[in-house]
Amino acid sequence: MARPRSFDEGRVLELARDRFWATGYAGTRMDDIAEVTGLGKGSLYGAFGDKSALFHRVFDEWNTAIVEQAALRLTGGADEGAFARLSTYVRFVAAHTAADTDRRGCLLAKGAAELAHQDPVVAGRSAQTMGALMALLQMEIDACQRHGDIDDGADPAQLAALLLAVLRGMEAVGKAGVDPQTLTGIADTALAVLPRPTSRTQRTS
Amino acid sequence: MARPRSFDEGRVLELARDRFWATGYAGTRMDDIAEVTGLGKGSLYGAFGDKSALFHRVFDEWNTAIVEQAALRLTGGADEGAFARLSTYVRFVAAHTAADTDRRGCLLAKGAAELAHQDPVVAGRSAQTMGALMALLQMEIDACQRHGDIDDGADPAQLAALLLAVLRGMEAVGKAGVDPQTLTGIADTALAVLPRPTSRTQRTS
DNA sequence: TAGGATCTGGACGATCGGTTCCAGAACGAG
DNA sequence: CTCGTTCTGGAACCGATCGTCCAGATCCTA
Repeated sequence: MARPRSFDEGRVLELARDRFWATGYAGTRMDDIAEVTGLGKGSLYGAFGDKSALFHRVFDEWNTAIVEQAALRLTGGADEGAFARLSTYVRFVAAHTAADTDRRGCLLAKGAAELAHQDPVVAGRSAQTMGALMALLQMEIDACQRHGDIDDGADPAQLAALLLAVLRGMEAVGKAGVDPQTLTGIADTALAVLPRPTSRTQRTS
Repeated sequence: MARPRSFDEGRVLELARDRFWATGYAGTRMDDIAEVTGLGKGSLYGAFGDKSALFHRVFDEWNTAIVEQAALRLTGGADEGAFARLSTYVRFVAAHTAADTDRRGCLLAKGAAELAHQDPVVAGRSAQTMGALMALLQMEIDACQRHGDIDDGADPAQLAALLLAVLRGMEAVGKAGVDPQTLTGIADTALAVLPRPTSRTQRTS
């Protein structure tokens, strides 16, 4: 029973995200966001609160999206497809990173790098995301082991942690200017060095 | 023939580095640096130029130190010790990252994350550092292969890129809040999955 | 259609932060 | 000792930036 919002909140968050993504938290002005979204400051502050709250909102959505993306690509299939799903996911992240030609990198890494030291909310959220990603990777590695695509003797948690480090590492070296070909090579090499079962212990499932 | 500097330039750079390291480029004020170093603004600007120049100087020294550190620990020994040197180095980086309890992370990653997208100097310098690190790792892997500690069939460049990604990835997940134990586990796992030569092809050197 | 409630957009105030500037201090050369 | 030069510390300048405020606009309800 009053005047309704004239803008789409989700769309505004996307535009704000792109801005934070490109220039970081401290490097982005609220005026920039107002300009980019076409909103006045009144609407902006009325809808989202201050700069910090807006960033937290954007950062939270980004984290959710990353985990959802991983969950969508990794879980829910039969054990037979586990290794293929894992490979596809790792290569997908590599390709995605390699395609980031202007080196904005990932807002998760960028936000954590800039703020984790000072902002407990950002620190906690990024830790939560890392945990979720590691759990997803571990589930998939478990499935690979059940199907005999990865050596039973290996610790799934350790391999998951290693893969997560590789994924985030590709992001880091990509931002630092390593060429795209090397990035996809890293993904392939990581998959290639995963311990395969020796033939005598391999399960036929 | 005039009044000499009353401060040690190297020491001032260290203090400035610590400040940039803790709060990033945009998040650090020149007033902070003046306070931390005890210098007046006049001395600061007179000696180092503006904020950007000061950061570039600090960033450059950091990059040099990282590569020197790696070179010191990796090169210059006999092939027999290559694998041990490599292991020690990887574990050293892990331990170093794990010990960073307040999650400042690495200034290389932090600077690149914040500025590589906008500052060509930072982008170029970090790319150069990545290249140098990769070359060092590759040399060491070559040595391992010559001595029969790593499978001849593997591409040294690919393995070096993978290891670099793991090293930088540990840095990233460490900053995001992964616990120290996991970090050292990642290092050990990475070393464990490196392809060892099969017994029939192993060289006795 | 009238009225109240919310939204809008931009002007405004207050503060912050990078840089300049300068008066005095400190020092080497002659 | 004197002079010229460079260094020092901090006051001051000025543009940038966060967040507020408000007059007018818009819409829902009755």
